[in-house]
Amino acid sequence: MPDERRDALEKKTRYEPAEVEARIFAEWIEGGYFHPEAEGTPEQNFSVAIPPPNVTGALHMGHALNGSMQDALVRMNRMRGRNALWVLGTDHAGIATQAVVEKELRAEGSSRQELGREAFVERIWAWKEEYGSRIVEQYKRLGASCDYERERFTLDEDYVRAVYRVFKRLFDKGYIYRDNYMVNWDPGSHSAISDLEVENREVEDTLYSIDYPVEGSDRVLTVATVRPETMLADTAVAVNPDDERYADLVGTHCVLPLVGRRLPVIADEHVDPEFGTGALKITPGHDPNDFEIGRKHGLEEIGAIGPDGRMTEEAGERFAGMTAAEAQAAVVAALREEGRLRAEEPYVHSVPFSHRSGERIEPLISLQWFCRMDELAAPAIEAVEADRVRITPPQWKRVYLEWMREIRPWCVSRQLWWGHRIPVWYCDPCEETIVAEEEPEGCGACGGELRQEEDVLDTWFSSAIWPFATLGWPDDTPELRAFYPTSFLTTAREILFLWVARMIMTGIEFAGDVPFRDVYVHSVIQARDGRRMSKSLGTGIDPLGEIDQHGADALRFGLLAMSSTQDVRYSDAKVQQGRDLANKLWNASRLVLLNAAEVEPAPRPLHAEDRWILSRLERTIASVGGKLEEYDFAHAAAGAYSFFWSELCDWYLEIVKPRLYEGEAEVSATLLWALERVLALLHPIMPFVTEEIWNYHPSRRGHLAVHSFPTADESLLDPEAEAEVQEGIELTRRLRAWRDLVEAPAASVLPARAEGAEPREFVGRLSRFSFGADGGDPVAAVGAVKILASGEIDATAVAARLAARREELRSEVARAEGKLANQSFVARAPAEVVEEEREKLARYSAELEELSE
RNA sequence: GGGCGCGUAGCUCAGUGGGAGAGCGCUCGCCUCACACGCGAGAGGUCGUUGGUUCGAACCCAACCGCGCCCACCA
Repeated sequence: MPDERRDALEKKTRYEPAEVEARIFAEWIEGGYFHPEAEGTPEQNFSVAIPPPNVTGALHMGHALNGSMQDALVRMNRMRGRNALWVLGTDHAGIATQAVVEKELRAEGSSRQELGREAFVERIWAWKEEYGSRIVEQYKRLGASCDYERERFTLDEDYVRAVYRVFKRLFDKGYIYRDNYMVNWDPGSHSAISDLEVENREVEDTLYSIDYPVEGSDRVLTVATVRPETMLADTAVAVNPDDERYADLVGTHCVLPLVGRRLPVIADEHVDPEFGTGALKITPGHDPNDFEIGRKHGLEEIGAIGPDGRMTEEAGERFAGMTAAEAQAAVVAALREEGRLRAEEPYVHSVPFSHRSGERIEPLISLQWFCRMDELAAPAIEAVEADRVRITPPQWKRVYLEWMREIRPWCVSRQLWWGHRIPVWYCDPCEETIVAEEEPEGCGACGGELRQEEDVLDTWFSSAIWPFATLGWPDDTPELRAFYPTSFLTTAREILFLWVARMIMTGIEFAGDVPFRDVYVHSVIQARDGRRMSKSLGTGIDPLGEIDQHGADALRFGLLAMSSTQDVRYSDAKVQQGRDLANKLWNASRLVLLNAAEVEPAPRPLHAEDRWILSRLERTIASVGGKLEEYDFAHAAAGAYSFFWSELCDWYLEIVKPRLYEGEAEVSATLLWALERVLALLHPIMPFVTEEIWNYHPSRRGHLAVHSFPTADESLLDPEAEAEVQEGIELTRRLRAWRDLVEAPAASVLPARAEGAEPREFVGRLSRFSFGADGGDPVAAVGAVKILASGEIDATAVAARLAARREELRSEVARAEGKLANQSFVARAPAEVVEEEREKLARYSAELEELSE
């Protein structure tokens, strides 16, 4: 090592991530390691399509966790010599992005309406050019080894072509159709949204009971509703067909209060006779249930509430123009005045809200584009049933299958301007509808001028084709041939249906195969107090802040270590553990690199402890690699940590220090070799610090990012050495505990004598006992070691210590005796378990006897 | 209303049939020539409750009590 580098290494006693991360990342990019050639087959290669973050997004903890997992696997596979591609890109995120730019416009006193569609869309593009790469830069901070040269965007020209191809094909197959149907209207985004974008929340409303007089009778039907304003659109009253109370009324009519409309009384099973009075007002225009009933019975559909959330002309002159809330108050007041209001009571129920805008959903009927899903779902169900797509953890397989089997048509049109404008053209004169991948010249039927559909597609329509559209589909590209199907996908469970299921469906339908072999549904990292991490709650923790403070490696390690199959609270302690580990790696490496002789790194064991550490290392390599392969990141991280810290640093380095300082060739070679393997093993989890240390390693020929990932060498496993050294470690521990308990001065070396075989050399050194002492009276025994009297130790403390140990032993002996006295245990437990118990009893009894002298 | 999951040391979490673990925090002792983001030694737990199965249960079964999530058109 050149002197100036040696000096730098010597001086730097603390690893400073901020000083190295940007430089290392630039080197990786410079090396082109993240940009594989499109060669080989998907089976030979390893590829991942990143869940595309919103262009408006900033890296949050979910991205950081997801990214850490993907990067760990991508890096491991790259190091294994596979062509590893991690496709990166962003999603145009229709509603979210449009909302951001509309907000800007509002601040300027303008609006998208004022700008007009074309200028507005241009404005969003300008916004995207300026801010859209933010999150990509943030992924770099994390160390994500994505292919930044193949970055994609869901509104790229080629991507749009893929989306249009898919739409056209689905239309030609008859899956896509246009219909007047009940949709979830989001007054916030002024658009329909799909069922999956609706979240139900418990809300306390008032349940109003209203009397509807029966025509030509003095009877009334009392109906209950939380939304009295919708009565203005009532077109029937329904009762259960088996409800004897009302059997005679079925077929007659009620008169709708305030409006005067005649409402037929109909019978339908959907009505629960137990609820309220058993009579249900039917509003096909504003309630999904009533809509179904209405279609079944051929009822009139009245729209009393418009898309703007205000009452329409249909609501009657008295209420038209009011907001729904105003209308509710007015209707209640009018009913009260007319004496129709029977009761008002508080009522808690679940109410749909828009996941996007947070506003209460207004169910209403409108003309939308839908996609029928059952035909697409069938092979996607089969693929998961047959494990051609494996879902981990396995309980999510069932959740997926159950949802898929109940799948309903998907409302794919959105009343937005930002997105894929639906590739449908209308000819007004001849009422022709043309679906095409490219804008037609004119109407084929009459030659008239065409008008393109105003609506855009649901953002998820384009994300559904992400894994193959990013690789160049519909063209037959080298990327598609080399990397599709992708290897795996990590995802949050909340988008299992919204996204994952749809990718499987479109992948099979259009790309001819499932989009990925494995889906790993990761846990959710909650805020420190157990609430959801959310921007609106202010509970989010910024991963970039954590990186600034502790380094990317620390955050990555921490996130992987805290992840598990169940949801967990964010743990600062785990991130600090990662930071401490990075620092420990740095310092242990300094010890080895600065003191090792100039030798070729290789396993060159001379003693049992060398064979011990080599064996432990190989076991760790096998276990950590295996855990990563099965997506058990938490145990991979913990396993690597404990091997490195406890076994390698706390024991082996301490044991071999004298040999290392002497410049012994064998231990130098062994240490350098072990260090190389440890660095490579940890690189997928902590890429920066390991790469930085690698700069100083004599084996270095290129970057660690493309160094080979270690494979366990079974010839180095040595159970005997493991057992022997383990025994020495135990003895050292007991001796240290003994001296602590008798409060022997820390620096003192105490005299002792070993009975029988001399303990391994390190035992005395690390516990500060000298076994060479002759003469002197034994004052205590620790295993086969007799501790001799000396001025350093206090006799009463020794006596107390002995008494305490005897107490421990008595309880152990009693436990073992009790167990062995149990006839059933001896008779029915497996022989080796019983034998083990006998051995323990013998061991403890012997020690107790020794101490009782 | 259905489904899934969780209740283990002060905190955050591992452990899923044979003597309770980790990290952090806490106590005591150490600036020991890699690291005080460190080293050594400790204290701390009737494994939510109650029954059951078993020679043996934190672990399997049942019920109950708490908590969380997903799905669902009872007004």
